[in-house]
Amino acid sequence: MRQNIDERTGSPTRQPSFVESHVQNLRVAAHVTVLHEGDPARRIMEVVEGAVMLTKLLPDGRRQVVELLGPGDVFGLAHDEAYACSAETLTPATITTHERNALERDPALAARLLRRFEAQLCVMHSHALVLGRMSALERVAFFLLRLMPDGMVGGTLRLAMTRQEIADFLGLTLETVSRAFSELKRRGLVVLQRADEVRIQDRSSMRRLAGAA
Amino acid sequence: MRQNIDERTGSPTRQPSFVESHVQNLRVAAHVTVLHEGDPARRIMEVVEGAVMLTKLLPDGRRQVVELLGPGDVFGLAHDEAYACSAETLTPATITTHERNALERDPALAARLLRRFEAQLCVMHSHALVLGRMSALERVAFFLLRLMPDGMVGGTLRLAMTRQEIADFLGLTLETVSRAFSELKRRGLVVLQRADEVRIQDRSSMRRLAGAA
DNA sequence: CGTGTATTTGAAGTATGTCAAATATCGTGG
DNA sequence: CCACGATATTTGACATACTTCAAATACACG
Repeated sequence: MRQNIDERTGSPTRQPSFVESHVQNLRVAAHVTVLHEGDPARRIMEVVEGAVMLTKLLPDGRRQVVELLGPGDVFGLAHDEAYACSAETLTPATITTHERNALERDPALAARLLRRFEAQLCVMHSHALVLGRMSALERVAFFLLRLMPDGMVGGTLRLAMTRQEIADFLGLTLETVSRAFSELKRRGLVVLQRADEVRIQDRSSMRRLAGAA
Repeated sequence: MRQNIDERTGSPTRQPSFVESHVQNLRVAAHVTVLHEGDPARRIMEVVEGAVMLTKLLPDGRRQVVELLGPGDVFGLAHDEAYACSAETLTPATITTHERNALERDPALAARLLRRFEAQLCVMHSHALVLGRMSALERVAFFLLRLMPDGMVGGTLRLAMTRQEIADFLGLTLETVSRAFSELKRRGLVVLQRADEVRIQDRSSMRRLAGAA
């Protein structure tokens, strides 16, 4: 069952030792909404471990997963004092949170966030290219390569996302994502042990499809 | 005619006084490519005046305009030591450039960039929602509202972009963009004196279309 | 082992893309 | 200042990739 989390207390997870500090660590289960688009932006957060997705909604309920985050990535960004996105864990996760004004007081934190923002901005630029100009098959190929760094060649990737979540990330429907997986299987580019266990079989063809990744 | 610019000398524009400094100001004409995706990322840049677009290309030539920049915005970001995007002026522009290592030496610069990166990251999140989940008509409405801040109500907006550039920004074709403009005219939401002069007639309907902007 | 959820697959509809032609606009030189 | 050629925009007709709706299968959990 999906659940929310109270930002101040961190319930229902175990609490770290120094509750009233401006640094706070959270241990969160999978499928927990850590913060909500539109809420007053009190804190800025870093993923220490696990995976988090940022989502935005349109008034009629259409959803976009705007960013996928892993260890080191930063979220809880504000536009007009309010969180610009909701954040939900995909896996159990450890998260560090800081008061927003800690940015002025802590130069090491500021420097780290600066580097990370640059990296995340570059990823968003790539994602704009994916969303604006790639076909469904290309998008799914790009998505799988992005989740499967060059290091883990031959390994099997465990997807922590449903077809619906992948679709919302890639700007498609869940049916189109499913068909794209089937097409990649048919062409021999990937093998699926189960719906959420992918192995990339032909990396160079995947690369070509994804237009360099 | 579109032209390139040599990053080091700033030709063919007038040169500022302190050429070998790590800060350098450039005056650039419209339609000049200030830097190229893939080139070694030596400098980081701020728009002082004018408008700049960042673009990415796929191997087969498909293009995405990933970001539109105005005064204060930062570009020249690096992924693996190389520029992640090309940057081209839309209007005559003034640009300040810094050596990349100035980030460590100049805390004021770092603090400014941090704030700006946060803002630009939020804009990219919105843009992902636009590209992933909005219809053509909604995208164009969103685009026009974004260019027409609430302040200048009733004013006429001079578009500095062709239909092709708008299409590449919104993930559409130029024909679809043109049809969307025509549809907005037909519905009485906008008035076009000329193809590149837009006045928003019915702001609330535009807002509704764009799903709050 | 059964029940509910996620995924796959099929058939049909639609928004947007593609190709093509007409019209409008801009810049240039006579 | 006007006329011309070049470029940008609009509009139309048709094609198609993706969506929508629906049903069958696979999978996970109690």
